[in-house]
Parts: sequence; structure tokens; C-alpha cells
Amino acid sequence: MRDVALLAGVGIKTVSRVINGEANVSPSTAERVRRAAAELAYEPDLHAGNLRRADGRSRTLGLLVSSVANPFAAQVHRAIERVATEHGYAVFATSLEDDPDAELRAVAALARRRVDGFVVTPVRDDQTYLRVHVDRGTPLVCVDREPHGIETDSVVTSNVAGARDAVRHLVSHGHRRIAFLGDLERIQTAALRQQGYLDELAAAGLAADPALVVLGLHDDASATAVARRLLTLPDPPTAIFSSQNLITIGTIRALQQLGLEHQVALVGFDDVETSDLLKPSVTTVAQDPDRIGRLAAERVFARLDGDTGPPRHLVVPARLVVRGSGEIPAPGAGRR
Amino acid sequence: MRDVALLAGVGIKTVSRVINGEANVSPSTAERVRRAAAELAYEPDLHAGNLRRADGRSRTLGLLVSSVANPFAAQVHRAIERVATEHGYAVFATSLEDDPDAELRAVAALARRRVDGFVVTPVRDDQTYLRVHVDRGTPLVCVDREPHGIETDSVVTSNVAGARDAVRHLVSHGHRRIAFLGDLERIQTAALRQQGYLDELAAAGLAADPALVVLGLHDDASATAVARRLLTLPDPPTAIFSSQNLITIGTIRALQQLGLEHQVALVGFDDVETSDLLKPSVTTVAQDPDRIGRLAAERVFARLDGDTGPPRHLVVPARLVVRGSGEIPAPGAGRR
DNA sequence: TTGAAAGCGCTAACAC
DNA sequence: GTGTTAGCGCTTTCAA
Repeated sequence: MRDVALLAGVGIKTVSRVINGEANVSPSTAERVRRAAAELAYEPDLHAGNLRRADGRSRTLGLLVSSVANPFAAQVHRAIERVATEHGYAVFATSLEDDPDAELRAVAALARRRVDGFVVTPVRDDQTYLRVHVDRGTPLVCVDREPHGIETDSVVTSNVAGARDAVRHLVSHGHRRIAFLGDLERIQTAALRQQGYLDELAAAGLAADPALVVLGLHDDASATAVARRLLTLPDPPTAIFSSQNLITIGTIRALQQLGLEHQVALVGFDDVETSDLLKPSVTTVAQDPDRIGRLAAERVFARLDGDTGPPRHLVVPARLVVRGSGEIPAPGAGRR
Repeated sequence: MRDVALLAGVGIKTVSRVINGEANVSPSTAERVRRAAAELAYEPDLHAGNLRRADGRSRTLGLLVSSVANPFAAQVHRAIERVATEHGYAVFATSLEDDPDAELRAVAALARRRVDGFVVTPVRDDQTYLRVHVDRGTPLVCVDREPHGIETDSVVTSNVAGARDAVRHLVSHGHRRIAFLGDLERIQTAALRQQGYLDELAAAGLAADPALVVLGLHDDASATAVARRLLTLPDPPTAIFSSQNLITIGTIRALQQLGLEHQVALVGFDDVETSDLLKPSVTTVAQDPDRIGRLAAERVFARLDGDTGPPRHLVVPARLVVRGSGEIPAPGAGRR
């Protein structure tokens, strides 16, 4: 900046004024400064400025997700980035891989970089530690999962309702023995989807068979193994509700291996990229990551703009996408 | 930091020493400082420190990709993040959506935030403007595409060789009329894959039929339309080489619509998530985004560690994954 | 309309 | 071992 001032033959403050588009600079002076800056390829140091700047904003957001490579998280990320860019903000994204300690480390690393806001997918079972940051004026919005120990804005999918929709859909096609393949129980969304499954079975007056409920699945291989086991039971399920992407893929593989993909109905939570190319095409309860990300980012900026209202808990509905696999009728469930 | 010093009853410099793990602090003093810091939930301001610190490192990397939501880019991103985290670095990722101006804006925004290194997927047809940053000591590594107008480290897929492998594979199954469905010509990887296609046809002594080469495809819908047209030609191709993910998906849809998925061979460049669940399963030339990202990040850190050797151009081989669709023989090409 | 001086939170250099 | 002083690149305050 000094060099630019020197080259333009003005004071350092005048350069600052031009850079920040402040008033009270004669057009000719401004032009001279801009030329000097261009010649030296000068880029102002945002951090140095922030040190003294009244608002002290780093124009940076911190995002914590399961993994930036996870398709759902990546779409949430993209939506947040879009809103952030409109506001002149850059986004730090960090992958937690469901590691509770990584959550702590990531928040600290971002706090040291003085992000203006956090968008967090909680992993730990207690987010109380985040209160300090909120109290210091760094807004926090939780996405995908509700936080524990802190009241803050959140944006989540309608997990229970979505799961109920899936099960109701299967019931309406005559199914009475519907299996549930769930993720690790400690993952909130997994628990909620299981709850929706149980709720809807109860509402339909159906007894849940514990033998058809398997939890703790986290990848497609384990899902394939479990689905194969269930499908070769003496009294196998006639339909399966798989609660997550990879589990759905694993389940399809099992169905194909057993040649049952046109006999046993399947509804998966979370959309699969090429659902419609499969045979049968996969009926899913699709989430709306774009909307989730957008709403979360908008909440952060609303808080940064001074919104001090009570925490808002936004629920983005999941949508049943009918494609074929979920409409396979139960055996002997023709019209009656 | 002053507050911590006050609370611990020490000078400000002692706090600095403890925070940075410098020597010459008595264990008891250090402990007192750490306690004070914990009590105040003090997080040092990384940027303020950098202002004076000798190395002036922000411990931050800037990444420019097509879109953080693109599966290939997201995996590259994750790999870079992994290496970055090991080094105590955070990553800014920016989506360019193939917009040349976005590239310029993103680089400026990251320069103002004083990133220590750039990993860039070039979009513009001239990267000369990046030279200033490299000269100022900010290493630059290009990924996926080679830059123009600047000599710098790069990590790319073996596009030509991969495309040749795909075509050779189809030729070995008796195909003589092989269509090529390509992305926008201005995208470097698209052009290279086309070149590989042409090279291999020539090497096999086959004439390329211009009617079977379609470029300028960028989404699955247009690919479906074009594939349908080609497949209903009087003298249709017996095999298709699709040069990119979405084009492969669009082509599969066309094949399914025409009921030709078991008659016409298909090899796609770029892996599709659920390739193996489709019928037939899709033979692809898979890239290795994890390796690309890791190598790129390692190059950045090597430069930051003082490597001043000549630019390195790393090529990560694409690998033919045989799954079924590419092994469909040409009609009448049985044993002979 | 412009610039000089002070200070943001921290580290470097040099005392003690 | 520890503290003091100066200064990083910028914005604020205030005087000209």
C-alpha cells in the first residue's frame, strides 16, 4: 500500500480511500491511485485491514460437514457457497468423517482464522462448547442434525415424516413385512428415520418384527450382507426401507444377487445419482440439499445483519420420488 | 492476549511463547498461562500474528474447481484437504462453473486473503495473470487441465492414453463403427479425449466417420438426444465411447429407451457411482481423483518447503474398468 | 479533499 | 526465564 501511495504520489490514506470506495477523493486522484495499484498488481491485505476495521469482518464462513466428498454434503456446500459469494464471502469447508475430536479441532482452527460464522453438522453429543463463539458474536447454524446443549438456528430434513411417507407408500402396496436397514444409531438422522418407520407401522396397525430391523450399517458392503441374510430368512420381508444412500446401494446389490429385484419392494432414503437408470428404477425419499444449504447460509447472514430473534428451526421436507422399486406389490396383495 | 497475560500475571510475550510452544518458559508459568487461556476461551488471532511473523504464512490454501458439488472435483477436494490438514492448513474451495471471469474474481479474493498456495483447474485460455502471485512466492499447481501462458506444476489424468484404451478395447471386440460423444470443445480434457479416440482409430487402421463424432455436449439431456439420433441412423454405430460422466448417463438412457443396451457396446470416460448396479454394468475408464488431489497438494507443500526445481508435470493414469457394457461384441464379429 | 499519527493483536529483536 | 519496544499493513481519528 505504501508503494502504491508512493507511485501515485499521494498519502497512504488516500490509497485506502480509493481501495474501499470511500467518498471525498477527487476523480483524478482516484484514477492515479487505481493505475498505480494495477501496475504493482496490488491486492489489499484483508486480514491486516480487519485488525483495525470497525466491523472486523473476515468475510469468511466456516463449514463443517461429514465429508466434502459426500454427494449430499457437497451439494449443501455448493448452495452455501453460492449465497456466500453473493455477499463477498469465502468458505472454509472441513470434513469431519464423523470424528467427534475432528469437530473440536476444526472449530478451533476456524476460530483462529476468525471466521464470521459457522455452519456445522454436529458430530459430538454436546455442542455446549460452541456457546463461547456465539456469545462473542459468531453466528452458528446447524445443518442436517440438531445440536445438543445449545439453542441456535438449524436447518434439517423432515426425517421422521420422510420415513413415514416411505413406509406408508409400501404399506399402500400391500406390504406387511417391511424391513428397516439403518445407519449407526448414534447418528441422529438414522435414529429419526427409524422412529418414522416405527411410527408409521404403528399407525398402520402393523407389529414391527424386531428380526426385520437392523441398525449399525454404515457402508454398502455391510448392507449387502445384511440384506442377503434377511431375504433368505424363512419368513423374509416383502419390502425393504433403506435409510441412507450407501445402504440403498448395498441393498440393491443383494437383491440383484438373489434375483429378487423385481419381487421385493424397495424405498431408499436419500437420492441415488442414477436411480432412474436402474432396473427397476429406485423409488426414493429425496432430500433437498440445495435448499438446506441456501437456508442455512441465509440464516448466518441474517444473524450477521443483526437479526437477534429467537433461534429458528427450519425443516426442509423430503419428497417421495416414485420410480418403480417401491411400487412392487406384496405377493398375493392383488386387488381385494 | 493481553487479558490472558493479565489473568496469568505474566507479560504478553510470555503468553505468545506458550501459545507458540517456544522454549524458555518455566513449566509452572506455562501451566498458569494455559489455564488462563482456557478460562477465557482464548483463541489466538492467526492473521494478526502473521502480520509480524517471519514466514507470514496464513496456513491456508485456495482451491478452484468446476464445482464443489461435482463428484470428481469433490473427491479431488477431499484429497487435498487431507494433506492440508496434516500440515495444519485450511482450504478455501471455490466453484467456477466454467466461468472465465469467476476464475479471475476467485484468485483476487483468495490473494486478498493471503492464501499460501493455489490449486487451480484452469478455465480461461490464458493463465499469465497468475505469474505475479507465483513471483511473489505463492506456489501454483494446476489440476485436471494444463495452464496456458505460465510454466508451473500440474497434475492431470492421462486423457489421451485413457481414451485410446477405451477405443482399443472396443476395437478388440470387433467394433469398426465407434461413435464419440464429447463435451464442449473448449474444455481441454474433452479435446484430449477426442484426440485419443482419433489416434487409436488411426492406429487400428480405421477411418473415422465424421457423422459418428458429436461434440459440444455438456449435460445428460443433450447426450440422450444425440445418442438417440445416432442409434437410429441408417448405418448406426455398434459401439459408443462417451467422454464424460453426464454424457455416459445420457447415453445409457438413450440405449435403454431404444432397448439397445445389450446390443450396442458402451465405454464411458469417468466412473459413474453405481456403474456396477446397472444392466449391463458400465465399463468405464476411471480417473483417480484421490491421487490427483493428493499429488497436487504435495506439490504445493513441496514448493512451500523450498523446492525450486523445474515445474513438474504429473500424469495420473486412467484405468479401464471392465464391467460388461464394453464387452458387447460387434454384430457378426463372433470368432473368425 | 488530503494526510499524519495512533493503534488493531500479534511476533521479532533485544534487553534484563 | 521474562518483559519491553517496535512494527507488520491496514483503518480510524482528527487536524489541516
